[in-house]
Amino acid sequence: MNNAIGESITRLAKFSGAEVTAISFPSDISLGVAKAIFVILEKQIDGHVFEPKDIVLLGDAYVEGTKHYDEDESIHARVKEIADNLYAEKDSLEFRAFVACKEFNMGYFENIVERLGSQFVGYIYESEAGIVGKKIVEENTPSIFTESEGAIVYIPEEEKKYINTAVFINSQGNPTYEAKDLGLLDLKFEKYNPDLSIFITDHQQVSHFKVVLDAAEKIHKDWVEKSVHRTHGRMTFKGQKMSSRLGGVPLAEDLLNAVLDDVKEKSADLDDATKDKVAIAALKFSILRAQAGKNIDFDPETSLSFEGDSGPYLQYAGVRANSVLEKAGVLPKAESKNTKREISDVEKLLVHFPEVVENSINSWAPHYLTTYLLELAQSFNSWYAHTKIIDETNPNMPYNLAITKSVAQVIKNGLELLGISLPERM
RNA sequence: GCACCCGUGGUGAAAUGGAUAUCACGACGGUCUUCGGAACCGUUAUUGGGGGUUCGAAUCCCUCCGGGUGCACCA
Repeated sequence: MNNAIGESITRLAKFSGAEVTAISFPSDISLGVAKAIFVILEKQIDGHVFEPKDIVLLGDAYVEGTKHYDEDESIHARVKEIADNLYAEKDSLEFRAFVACKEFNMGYFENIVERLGSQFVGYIYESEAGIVGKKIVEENTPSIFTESEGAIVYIPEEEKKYINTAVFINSQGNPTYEAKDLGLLDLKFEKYNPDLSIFITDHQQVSHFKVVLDAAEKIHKDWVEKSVHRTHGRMTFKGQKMSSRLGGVPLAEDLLNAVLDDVKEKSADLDDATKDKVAIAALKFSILRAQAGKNIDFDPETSLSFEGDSGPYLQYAGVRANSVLEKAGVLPKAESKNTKREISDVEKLLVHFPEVVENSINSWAPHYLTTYLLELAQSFNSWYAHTKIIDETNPNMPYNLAITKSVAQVIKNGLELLGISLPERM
C-alpha cells in the first residue's frame, strides 16, 4: 500500500513540475532486529558470519525472536547486549551478522520495488537516524525534553491534550522511534533541503507524528512548516491483521504472485512481462481506487477483479484503442472545423483530464484520477460498442479516430501517473 | 477513561456544501456472423438514529449508536 500510494504521489508531484526525491526509511535497527539476530546467532554456533540465503529465513527469525524473547526472560540480557552493540555499530559477531542480513534484505527490497515500478533515489536508515536523533534529543535536554524514570521523554503543553507524552530515548540510552524520526527530519533536510517533505505512512502513526512534529517545531520551525503527513489505511489479509513481528503474513511478493496466478489462468498466451503488468495493475488499482486512509481487506478470492472497476479494465480499454489505431494505419488529416456533429460524451470527458490531474495533485489524492480514468474507459467502451470507427464511408471517421487516439493517450498518461503501465497487448 | 479516524444498495467503493446520490461486484434478463467479449445494453437495491446551521447537507456543528486506531521506554 505504501508503495502504491507513495509512487503515485511521487509521480503526480513530478508531473506538476516539482523536482522530486523519493527516499525510503528502512527499518534496519530495533530491539526486534536484535531479537532476530539472537536467533540467527544461536543457530550458527561455530561462529562464522551468517549468510542469509532466503528472505523467508529472516522473516522467521524475526518472528521466532519475538516469541522467544516474550517466553524466556533469561535471554533478555543477551538480547540487550546485542541491541547495544548494533546501535553502537561496535564490531562484533552480531554486528557482522547484522550487516550481512541488512545487505541481503535491501537487495531483496530493491528487487521487489523495481518490479513494482518504483525507484528510491536514497535511503536514510533508522540506524543513522537513530544516532542523529539521539544527539538532537540530548542537546535539547532539559530545555525541550525531560528526564523521567531514567528515560528522556517529551511532555507537550497541557492545553495540547491530543498530543501524547512519548519516550524519545529509553532508559537503556537507545533512541526510540520518536527520536529516529527526529533524526530523519534532520538528515532529510540537511541532505536534500526540500521545499516540501511528504511523509507517507499508515494511519496508525498519526499520533506518533503529532508528538514528533510538536517537539520538532521547537527545534527547527522550518521542518514542521515544510512537512506534510499523508496517511493510508492498513491492509488486512482475509480479515487477519498483518504484522511481520507475529508472522504468518504474506509478503508483497506473495500477494503479487497470488494475483499473477489468476492472470495466468485467464490468459496463458501472454508473455511473462505482460502478465506481470496486468497483475500489478490489478493490485495497485485496488489500492488506489479508494480514498487513502481506509483499510482494505485483501482476499485473493474476492477482492481482485479483472472486470468492471479494475486496473485491467483500464488497460484493456487502452490496449483496444491502440489496436484500432494500428489497424487504421496513418491517421487521416483532421476534418474541417465546419462539420456538423454532436459532441460525444467521450470528448466531453477528455477535456477534463488536466483539471482532474490538478485536483489530484492539490490534495495528494490519486483516487480522483482513478475514478476519472474509469469513467473515461467506460464511456469509451460504450461508445466503441456503438460506433464503427474504421469506416471509410463515414465522414466522421477522422473525428472518431482522433477521439480514439486521445483516449489512448489519456489512459496511458493517467495510468503512468498511478504507477501502472499499459501493455502493448493483453 | 482520554484523543483521533470511519459509518453510503446484499458486498466493495465515488461524490470543491449544489440539479434526479455515481460506479463496480452480485443476482436476473439481453447483445454474440463486430475495428479485440478482460466488452456492451437493461432490471434490481443505498446516505446508522435524532437534533441543529443553511436557500440547499452523504458532506459542517451537537448528541446517541456501531466499528477502527493510538495513548511511556516496540516500530
